[in-house]
Amino acid sequence: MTAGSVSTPAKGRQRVNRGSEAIRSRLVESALSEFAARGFGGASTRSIASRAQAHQPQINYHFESKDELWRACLELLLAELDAAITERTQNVDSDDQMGTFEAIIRGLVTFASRRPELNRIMMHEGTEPSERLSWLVTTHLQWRFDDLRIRWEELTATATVAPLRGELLYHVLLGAACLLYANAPEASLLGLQPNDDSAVAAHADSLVAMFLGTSGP
Amino acid sequence: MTAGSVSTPAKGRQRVNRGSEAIRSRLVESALSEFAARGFGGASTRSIASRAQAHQPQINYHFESKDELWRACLELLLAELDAAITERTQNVDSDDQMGTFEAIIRGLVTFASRRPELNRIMMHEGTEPSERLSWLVTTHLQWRFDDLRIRWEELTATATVAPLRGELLYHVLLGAACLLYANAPEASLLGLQPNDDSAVAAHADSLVAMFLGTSGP
DNA sequence: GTCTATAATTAGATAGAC
DNA sequence: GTCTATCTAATTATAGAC
Repeated sequence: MTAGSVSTPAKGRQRVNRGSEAIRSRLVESALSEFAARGFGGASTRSIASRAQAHQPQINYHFESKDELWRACLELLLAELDAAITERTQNVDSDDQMGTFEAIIRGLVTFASRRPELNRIMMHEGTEPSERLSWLVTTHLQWRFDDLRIRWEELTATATVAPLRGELLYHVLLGAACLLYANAPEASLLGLQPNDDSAVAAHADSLVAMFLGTSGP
Repeated sequence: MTAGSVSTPAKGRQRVNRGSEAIRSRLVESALSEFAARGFGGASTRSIASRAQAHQPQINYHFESKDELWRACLELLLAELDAAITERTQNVDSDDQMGTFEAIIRGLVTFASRRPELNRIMMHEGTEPSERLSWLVTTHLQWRFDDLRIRWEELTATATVAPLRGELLYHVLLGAACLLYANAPEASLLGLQPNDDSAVAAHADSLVAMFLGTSGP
């Protein structure tokens, strides 16, 4: 445990106290790892709590339910994804649509490699309708899908890129960029080292070439 | 245990009797659907049996365990995949490496679209090491991975195709070809109709163009 | 806020009548 | 082969002492 987290009561006015945030953060980090590995139904709150060095009822104290804990995981991961993308696009002239799209592709690959949990969870959840999936799509995914599609269609109209419909771009790109890392345990058994730095860079280069047609330098 | 081992002995010589095969087949079909939707840990044998109009203990009678039922599902699905690919490659001159690879891509997309369960199960299982995953990789996946990689590297040496390392081909192609269908429930919520015939054909055309560089006819 | 105990439900697997 | 009943273990959530 971190300093001062144990038994002092909350005295914050608008904020929960620091101890609360520390345990909440540990629980979220542990939970996203378990949800990513086993899916929502396969993950157990006991195992999540144990990995966070906490007791199982603390999950229901700090979060309303297993469902709410899952939502907290996704909001953290999506915020990290946005940060990773923005970090790359902000260095590109926003009028440069091609350069911006290239930055997005490179950001996606890099993020998928070092934080595979987001894509793992999305692949688990996408296989069956559920309240969780509806919440995820309407709250967080739909606008990202629309944004990427519009960027792609604008690019298609003004430059020579891969011949791919706007509706297909999202899943084709995400699948090509993320499956290797989402299924890294499988890739390892196949003899690969998917997170090797030079392999990640080569992967991103290939996708930039295949989607944006920049095969030569 | 194998067939006929439990109480009443099988009277078939080389084959189990017909009734057995009918219920086994219903259980496998039901199980692969549940494993695909919820993952191994999320699927329940009661629900699988109920969908097959059977009782839960019949799973342990006809299969050794939930694990063995899962293996039976994967052997069925992989046999169907092989049939779908062979159906397309057998009409191509086997010396035509480019044409053969194109047939493989089209076969993968078509199969992923009409039988998404195989890719769903593989995406679920690939996120965490397990005995199931090790069995799947060593028994069924490794040789497919090697075969595809060798075909790709031969193609790379003799023709102009996408600039993509052999180690990356498998996951990049499968991700680009299968994620849309594996995550069809998510795609539907995003407003897509991934299994629309013309969309599947356009998807396959795009992948052929992006990987094999056949953008013009 | 933490932690023990436990409630209420569900899991996979088995025993034994038929 | 089928089906009821049941065993053992694991699940999420809650109650209440501290």
